[in-house]
Amino acid sequence: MTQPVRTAPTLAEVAAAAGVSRSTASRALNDSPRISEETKRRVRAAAKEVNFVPNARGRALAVGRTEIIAVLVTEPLSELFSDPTYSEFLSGITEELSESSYLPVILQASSTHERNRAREHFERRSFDAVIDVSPYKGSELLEVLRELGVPTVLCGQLEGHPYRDVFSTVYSDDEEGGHFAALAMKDRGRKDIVAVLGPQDNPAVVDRLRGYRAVLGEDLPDANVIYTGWNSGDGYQAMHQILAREIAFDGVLCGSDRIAAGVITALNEAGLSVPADVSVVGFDDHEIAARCVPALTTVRQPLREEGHMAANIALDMIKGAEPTTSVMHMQLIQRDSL
Amino acid sequence: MTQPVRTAPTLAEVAAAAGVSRSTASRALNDSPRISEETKRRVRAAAKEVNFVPNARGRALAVGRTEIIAVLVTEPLSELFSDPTYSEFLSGITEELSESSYLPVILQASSTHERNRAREHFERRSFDAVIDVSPYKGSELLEVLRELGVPTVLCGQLEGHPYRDVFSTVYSDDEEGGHFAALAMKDRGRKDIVAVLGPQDNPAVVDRLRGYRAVLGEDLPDANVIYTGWNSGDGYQAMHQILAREIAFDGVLCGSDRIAAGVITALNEAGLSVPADVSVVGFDDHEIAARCVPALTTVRQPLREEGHMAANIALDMIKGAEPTTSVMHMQLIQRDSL
DNA sequence: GTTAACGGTGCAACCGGTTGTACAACCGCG
DNA sequence: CGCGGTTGTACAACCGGTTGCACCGTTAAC
Repeated sequence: MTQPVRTAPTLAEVAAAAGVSRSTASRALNDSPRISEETKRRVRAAAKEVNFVPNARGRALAVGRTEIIAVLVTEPLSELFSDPTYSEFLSGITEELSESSYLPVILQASSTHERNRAREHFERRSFDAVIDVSPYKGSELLEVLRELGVPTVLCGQLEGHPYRDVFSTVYSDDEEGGHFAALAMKDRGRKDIVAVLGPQDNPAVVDRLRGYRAVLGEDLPDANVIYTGWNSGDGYQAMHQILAREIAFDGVLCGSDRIAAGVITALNEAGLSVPADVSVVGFDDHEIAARCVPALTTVRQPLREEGHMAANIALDMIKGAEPTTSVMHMQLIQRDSL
Repeated sequence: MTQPVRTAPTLAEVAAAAGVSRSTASRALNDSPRISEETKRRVRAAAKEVNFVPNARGRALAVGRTEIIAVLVTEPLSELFSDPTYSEFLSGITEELSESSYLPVILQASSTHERNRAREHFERRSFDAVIDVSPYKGSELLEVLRELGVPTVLCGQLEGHPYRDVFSTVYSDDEEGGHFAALAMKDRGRKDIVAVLGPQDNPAVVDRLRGYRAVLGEDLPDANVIYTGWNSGDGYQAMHQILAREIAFDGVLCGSDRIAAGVITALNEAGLSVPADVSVVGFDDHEIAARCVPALTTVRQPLREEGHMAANIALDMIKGAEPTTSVMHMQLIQRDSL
């Protein structure tokens, strides 16, 4: 025989054990000022006695909150987590929520089927708030969320979207990051710069390039800008292409630290020394940056903090706060590759 | 002004609009046989009219289910998802649950703090079932789940644990996998085998080795068994150690496809040809296996199917099914490295 | 023509909490 | 002694659904 399932004690049992009414028991456990210390003690003792834990379902219905926050992601799981950028951001969210009683739920929305499921859950009011990790313009889900009035936080700058006064936004200032990287090159006296960036249609890439350009102008000619993927293999390959062109350059701005790692490998193979012959600056400040040889100078994006911020804004909005926009600041991490 | 938040329509409104009672409306929408077709039509029309979607909180309380299943993981998120083994298994779970109305929630339990949070959620009955992705003996959380009587599925063989008649178990038959790999070597006429496995304390590793041994006996001497990590770098390094010993061998059994990839690289660098000089067999059948040169013969572990199975068992247990144990079968994938 | 059977519907209770409000007991004060 | 004010508690309604059971009007059987 399997062990008989003890049915969980309810508030009524606690109240009976303490010799008070349900309402008094509830107030005592929630530390209401209207209850005397003596009664609170009795009720708490009774609760401990029968091992009472308030049932999530009953509570959710009564207070009108599920205490669950959905984290909406567009990428398939595997991509999402193989990209350390996301995984750190998500950790930030989880970390912050674990300080509260809220539970984060990862909600995928890459296929139509998944989006429909997500929509259903929104309509059922399964979540108190939504954090959209990679919002894009024209997303039908955002439209649904707006109509339903679900507190929503967008992570990433969505230029000129129609939700500015309904949703909150959190993003890192990529243009500023570009500034920092480019200024570092300039200060070092580098004049012929190459940029190996991520995908051309990525908004962060566009903003970073704008930052580079604002500082470097013609020291970073159009022809020297290469768009590729985010991985070291992409950086390696891109660098080989550059080298094959036999143009003169003394600095490489990279779209990610992994790209930079590939770039450095390619440069070394070509007999060029970093930083003596060529300066390299990465982006993100992931683990890999410090482990590169030479250790990589890079731009740190406060991803974990961004996650904290997104979570906190969501919690505030649940409490009724107005939507806000907050910009996280980049920081140059000086190491040896410059 | 932000758009006023429409408060969601309730069942009462639908009932009023259709001119029936709440109970009739509820039954009509749940397609109860006790309601006439005509009434069902009217109620459905009314529901569509006011855009009614049953509220998750109310429903949860009434039916005694949250329709949420927790996926308990011990590893930190980043590790979890960088390991393709896990991410495919998780996809299997998600995929299967998305066919139902259940929502999977990833619940981390690596730190003490996280375990306490998890425990709290269990006690509040936030979840209808739990799928433990990497159960270990003596886990206090398993003890809590047993006491609470929460339907639980363990993924992985937990030898002689005390929960056999309370929890369900799903696992792949690693010993059988070892058999298959070893038999392939034997059939090919290989007699001096080396094994490069994962960590020595990993139960899967132990079982696979037992499978190898049962077939190969002294053709796989103790001295030829190397325990290492799961990555290609580990395989590469281990193979170098073997080569340095200058022992004779004509086959390498690998604990993962990534290990195998590293092994092949090392062999090639040493001037040995695969499969002409040395046969190599991997494990897992990940993407990388087919892309190896030569394409890797490997043992396929049905991870996605295992996820499906775990999810289905969880759903069955919620409906009251008895705990079961189910074993997934391995399969040899013949390619060119043997 | 009475009655049993049955299909269809509504009343009311219930799930397990929270909370507005009424009320009782007690205090000090005039 | 009667009054208003405070303090502590209980009653009952509520959150938004589901469900046991009673009841109604038919129809069919005797």
